[in-house]
Amino acid sequence: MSHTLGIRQAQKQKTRQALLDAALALLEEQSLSSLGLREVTRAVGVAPTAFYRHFRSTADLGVALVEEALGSLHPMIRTTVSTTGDPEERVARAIDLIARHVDGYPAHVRFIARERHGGVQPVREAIRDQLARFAQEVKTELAKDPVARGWSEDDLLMLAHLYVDQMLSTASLFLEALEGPEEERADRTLHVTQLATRQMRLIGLGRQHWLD
Amino acid sequence: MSHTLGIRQAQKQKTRQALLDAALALLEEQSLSSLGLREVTRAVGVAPTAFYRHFRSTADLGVALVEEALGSLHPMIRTTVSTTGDPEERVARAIDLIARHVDGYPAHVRFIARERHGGVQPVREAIRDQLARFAQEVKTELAKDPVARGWSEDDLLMLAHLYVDQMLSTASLFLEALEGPEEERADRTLHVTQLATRQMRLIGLGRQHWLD
DNA sequence: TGTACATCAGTGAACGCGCGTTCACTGATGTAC
DNA sequence: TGTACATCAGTGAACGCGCGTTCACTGATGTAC
Repeated sequence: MSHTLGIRQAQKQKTRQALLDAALALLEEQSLSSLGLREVTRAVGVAPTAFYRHFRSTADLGVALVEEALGSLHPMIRTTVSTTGDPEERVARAIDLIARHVDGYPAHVRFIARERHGGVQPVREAIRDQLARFAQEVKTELAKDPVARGWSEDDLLMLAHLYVDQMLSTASLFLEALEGPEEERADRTLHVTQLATRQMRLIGLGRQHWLD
Repeated sequence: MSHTLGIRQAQKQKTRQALLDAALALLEEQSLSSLGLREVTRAVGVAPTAFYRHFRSTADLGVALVEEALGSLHPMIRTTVSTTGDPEERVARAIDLIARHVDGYPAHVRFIARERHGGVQPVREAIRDQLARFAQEVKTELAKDPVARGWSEDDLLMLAHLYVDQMLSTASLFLEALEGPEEERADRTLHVTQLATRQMRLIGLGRQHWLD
């Protein structure tokens, strides 16, 4: 089924991935709008001109990073907002998933948080589109829950957006908790977990009483 | 009481303000981490070296912009989360205030949204500190409400942070609604108002049932 | 009020440097027969 | 399997340009007497 790529294609993919990886690493300490093409190629060890074989500009590379950071996350959404288990358990599961994801892909999370409102329009749009897809998927999951009986489509989407924003905000807090001295890292992470848990719980309460 | 500044001081202040204004305008289409000192001075019409008479770097200017954008907003907080009126009226008042603020100071709002997670550490910290102050002030207002009886300090602060994040998120949506073609601008603004109103209402419901 | 000196916001030349982009190229890989 | 030609990812030199920062300066404003 999966036919092997030619040597040439495989090597090209490898260089492309190296450029993406290097860019992501460089973006930990700056914004995309100040990322230089030569910085990236220097980090990879190729000539500046090689960049153009893969991307038209750093903005173009940014859009590819958005796909890399968020594209593979859609399947995870179902698990996060899944219907199984009691409410308290579901909140805990969602926040644990977020914490693990931030731990596993901190640079991707930082990139999304940073560029969501960043200075590069095509990248902002790509992120907005992906988040809108997430909201739609969350909405679909929410609609399955018995609690959603009697809810309008608009209200479901409204709540879905609230959840998506809350997840991103929580991810960003976990990221901050990872930075700084290692000693109190566990404390900071626990603190974020507790804060996020209670916020999710409160939103859940609002949800339960929406139609009162 | 307010003694008049000398001519020299007054002129210096004027140039400083011109630099801040020019920077803010330039930041509509890029991030602070890519803003050049020469860009700013060129826009103002002074020599590049004049910049150093006012700021040590563009990061330093960014911190000053945070103060300008958020420093004067603290008194407004009380009105936004004020206790007077029924819940529905309070939600409407808060959202109207946000909409008016975004309309009056779009560039400031964009700057804060963009640099909150941006690539310049001192600016991120300045914004984080200001938002933490907002949260404390909101908490103080929330504590005055009868609904807050029996709430722990932690829970009050948790809700305060949720409100602050929600306000910022709403401001950012209003900003997006202002961009693009004028024709459907009113539609987009109305849509944001409705979305934000229902999200605030849902959070308010969660708040009412927190101690159930 | 007038004078002599101090202060300091803004100037302008100069510097070395890294940037994005162009271009013709090379040589390994792919393809047709 | 071998040969002849096409493709194309990556090269390296070259370009003009704007950058941040330094320095000694100027001249209006401020101050002391």
